[in-house]
Amino acid sequence: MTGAQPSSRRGRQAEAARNDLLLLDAAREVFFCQGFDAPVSLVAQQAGVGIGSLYRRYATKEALLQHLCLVAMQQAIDAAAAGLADTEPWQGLVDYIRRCVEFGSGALAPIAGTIDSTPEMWSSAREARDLVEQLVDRAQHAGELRSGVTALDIALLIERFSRRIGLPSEEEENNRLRLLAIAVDGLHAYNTQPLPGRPPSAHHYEGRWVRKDAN
Amino acid sequence: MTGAQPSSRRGRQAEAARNDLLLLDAAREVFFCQGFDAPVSLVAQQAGVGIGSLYRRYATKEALLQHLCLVAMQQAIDAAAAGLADTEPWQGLVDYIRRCVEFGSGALAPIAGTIDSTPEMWSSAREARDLVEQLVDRAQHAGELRSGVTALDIALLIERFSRRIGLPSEEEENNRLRLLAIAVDGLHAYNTQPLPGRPPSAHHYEGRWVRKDAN
DNA sequence: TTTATAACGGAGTGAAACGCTCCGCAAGGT
DNA sequence: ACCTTGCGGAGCGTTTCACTCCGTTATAAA
Repeated sequence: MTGAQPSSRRGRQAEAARNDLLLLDAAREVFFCQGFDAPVSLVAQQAGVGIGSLYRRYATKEALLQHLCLVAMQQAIDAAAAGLADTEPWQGLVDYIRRCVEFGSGALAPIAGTIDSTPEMWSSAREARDLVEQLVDRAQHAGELRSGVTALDIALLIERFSRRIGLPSEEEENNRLRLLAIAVDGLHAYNTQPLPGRPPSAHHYEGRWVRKDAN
Repeated sequence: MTGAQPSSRRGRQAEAARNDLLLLDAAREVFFCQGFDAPVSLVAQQAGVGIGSLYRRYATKEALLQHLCLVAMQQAIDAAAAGLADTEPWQGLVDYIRRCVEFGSGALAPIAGTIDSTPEMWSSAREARDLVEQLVDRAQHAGELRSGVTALDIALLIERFSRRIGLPSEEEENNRLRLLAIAVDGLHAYNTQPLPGRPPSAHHYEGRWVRKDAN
């Protein structure tokens, strides 16, 4: 082998690196739209890659899903950090929400309970949660976030709007963001009536991620 | 056979009638929570009924799903009629939305395209659409519904909030209705900023229901 | 040019899931 | 006692799917 060329490799190795990204994109699209029980072969097909190549990178379907979760959590962390970097508390929160919904960070909630959570997943989740709590507290103290809204409310909202309903299309995306805008307006502090029901329970929320095997 | 006893039959026939309801309830719960590709055997189990009995009533899984759609549409029609019966335009609309979300009338949107639509389904859909349009127009003219919101916006909102995310539980229901309340507040006319994007296209919305066979 | 290596694609395999049928049985009704 | 009717669920045939295995191909070293 020639000397290491860290970020731009050539030949077969370059193809491998490209395939890695193609695979991840394809997995996101397939699993987000079709549900986690879509066949692995569809992911390979969508990526324009043989199944063999997929399985060389991810030993099992579960490993692929775990990696997908991890990446989505990283994206959520980045979005939250970007939101905090904004000096406008409300704008920062709204941008965080919109970004998460756009790349579907909450779309893998239905996977919860069907795969093992790796330690990296738990620590990423904690990191994301802390950042979002800061985001929410800041908007709350600025008097711009409706009183009573918690970080978990935001998380659940993102989950609901991450769900793709049909095949991905420009129309579908338009409708999703339109409804999201409506819901976000309902989050602003100028809505003075108190929220109904109890705030979501953290215990219940996290509990979904412990594996439930059918047996 | 003895003389007809239309609504209260006895013996074996009574059991049959009871099973019919059990089956329908079970089908709703199973398919709404697990997706339409849940096994039929689960529905029978949930209903506490043998598979044989299920298949005596519904010749195929598709027939069961069609019937499920029809019943859900009827419920939506009833809810819309009830909303129109309310003399308060805004309250009537909100109650319609809440009722639909509560029984999950929009939860079978993902079935669209996987089963044939019967003529009864089309006519029920039209009837429901007309009623909802009245509901929306009335609230719009009363100056209580946010300007730009269409009947299709409402339909898509209901779809989004009909989706069950985990197993059905009191906590899950609490969270769903809490978020719905937020979104509904975003629909009120005191939100003066214009809605982003285009209004949803009726053509795209209905097009989802024509069968797409994979072959 | 030849040889070694590394990544490729996809046919094939074994197992499991699922839609649906069929039949033995029990509970009315007469 | 004797039909009739609806019941439950074991089992059948098919399909689907995760994963393996191997022949092929592109690159790098000799």
